[in-house]
Amino acid sequence: MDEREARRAKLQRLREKGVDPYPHRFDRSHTIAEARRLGEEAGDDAEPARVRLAGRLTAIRRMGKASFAQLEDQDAQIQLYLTVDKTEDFQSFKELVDRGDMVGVEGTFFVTKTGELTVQAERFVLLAKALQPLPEKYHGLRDVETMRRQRYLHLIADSEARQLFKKGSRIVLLVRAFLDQRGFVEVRTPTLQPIYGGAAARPFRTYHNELKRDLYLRISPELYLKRLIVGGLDRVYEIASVFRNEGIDSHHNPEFTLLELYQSFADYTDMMKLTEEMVRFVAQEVNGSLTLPARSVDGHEVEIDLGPPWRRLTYLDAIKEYAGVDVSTVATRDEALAAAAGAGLTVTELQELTWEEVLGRLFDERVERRLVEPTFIMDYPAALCPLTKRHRSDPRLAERFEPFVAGMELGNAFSELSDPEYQAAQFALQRERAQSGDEEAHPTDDDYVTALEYGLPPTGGLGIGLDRLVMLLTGAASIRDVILFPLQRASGG
RNA sequence: GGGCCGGUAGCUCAGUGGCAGAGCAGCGGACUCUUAAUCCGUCGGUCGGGGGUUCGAGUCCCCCCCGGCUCACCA
Repeated sequence: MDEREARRAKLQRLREKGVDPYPHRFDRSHTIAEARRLGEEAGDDAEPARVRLAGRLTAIRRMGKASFAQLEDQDAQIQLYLTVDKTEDFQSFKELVDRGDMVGVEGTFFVTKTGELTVQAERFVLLAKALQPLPEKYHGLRDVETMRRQRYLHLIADSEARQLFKKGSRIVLLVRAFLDQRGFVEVRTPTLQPIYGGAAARPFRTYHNELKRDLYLRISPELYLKRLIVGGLDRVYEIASVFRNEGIDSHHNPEFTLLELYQSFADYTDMMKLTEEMVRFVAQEVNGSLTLPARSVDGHEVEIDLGPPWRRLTYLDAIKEYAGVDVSTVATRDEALAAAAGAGLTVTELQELTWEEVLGRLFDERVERRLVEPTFIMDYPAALCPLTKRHRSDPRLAERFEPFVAGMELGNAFSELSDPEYQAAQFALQRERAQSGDEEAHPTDDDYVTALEYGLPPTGGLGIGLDRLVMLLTGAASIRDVILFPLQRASGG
């Protein structure tokens, strides 16, 4: 008999007996973790404590007139003992309850002769009859595709997965606590935007029927948050779901969670300090440690120290150090191409790129993955940074930095461009790039320029990819391991 | 998009041209201290989909779908 049919038949028999297999509530007295503490403290001598527990049955070991079972809730599990002479309606348990069912039990503690804390169940109640069989009890669920498509099944079958996602939640909570301590105000800005902006990315497009207009899912909350700084909110942040219409790989999901914060009267050096301190605080609280195991580019196990200060390295010095190309002397596209060839890149593929793009390729190919120790790469070519102030001592550069840890880009920050006329000129340049086919050029936002005309104070801005921060602090190898429901293709077959 | 690897029972996996298998789960039976319970018996298949080669295809060939890794693209 097919297992699903067997479970449906049991469900039918339960209903015929007048049992509600999907009741409305259950009063539990303790979580299983609390109950374990209670039972362990009580010892043998005390009056046995009575508990009412609820969870899922993850294993049942049936004997003729007695059964052991494992009851598991979010954080812990405990053994149950049911017997024909002490458990009410033992026969129903024996015949109609399956592994995977949600149940509530009431009983008292005892310790088995092998020393395991166990609840002698006097009563049990079905809380939800499971009609689907569970993954194999010993090997669990191994199929990565099923884990992601049916995350509920992954969470049922793997308590470590539950703990990992709880840890991700706690990391976000700690980020909020850190920013709250420093006077940042959490705000919500539009997800549906008439003009998208704040990053170089292609958007998802949608349509509002009543307004008869196109809207975009945001690629960033940046321009709205800076409007709030103009409005006099000194320190604001948003933990935003953002959407970028681009490829999927181990570090990119089309929908991800971006922390953006803006601090009045600050610049990018303040943002570096804030980044260091925020990561230090969160790591210490969530891991109890500032060190992380990681793998260097040549495959060695290394230990990363997240403690401040992080290394500070300019973009050009990074290329000099890791790619062996002194680009401070490279002023033209041809010289950049020659430098790239010298570093071993294939020049034919680079023919159509600008010199900034050639540098970018050099950086991506030769530098990024080697940035294992926490490092701020700072002072990017100005042409890549249309929302950033020029560098105070070198107009070819912009005051922008990106933090890298374990070869992974964690975010993006800058001294925010506040000159409205210069910003308008930057938008004009972006329009030219869009007309020449750059699908990631920033669209012009005239109202944003108007906001700047009212006066944006000196402002430091920081964006942190929270999914990547969670990856870093949990050791996850793929962003799809820290996003509960990552985007998947329609299942084939 | 390219390369490599994978998709076989509910789950975990064997099966490299000749009868589609094992363990777990399920079902029936025995069993009141088990914990990957044990013992006896038993059911269970669109071998990812389609086409081809062959007397014969899970296995070989072609196309397609899904996933993983990787390279490219992309912040």
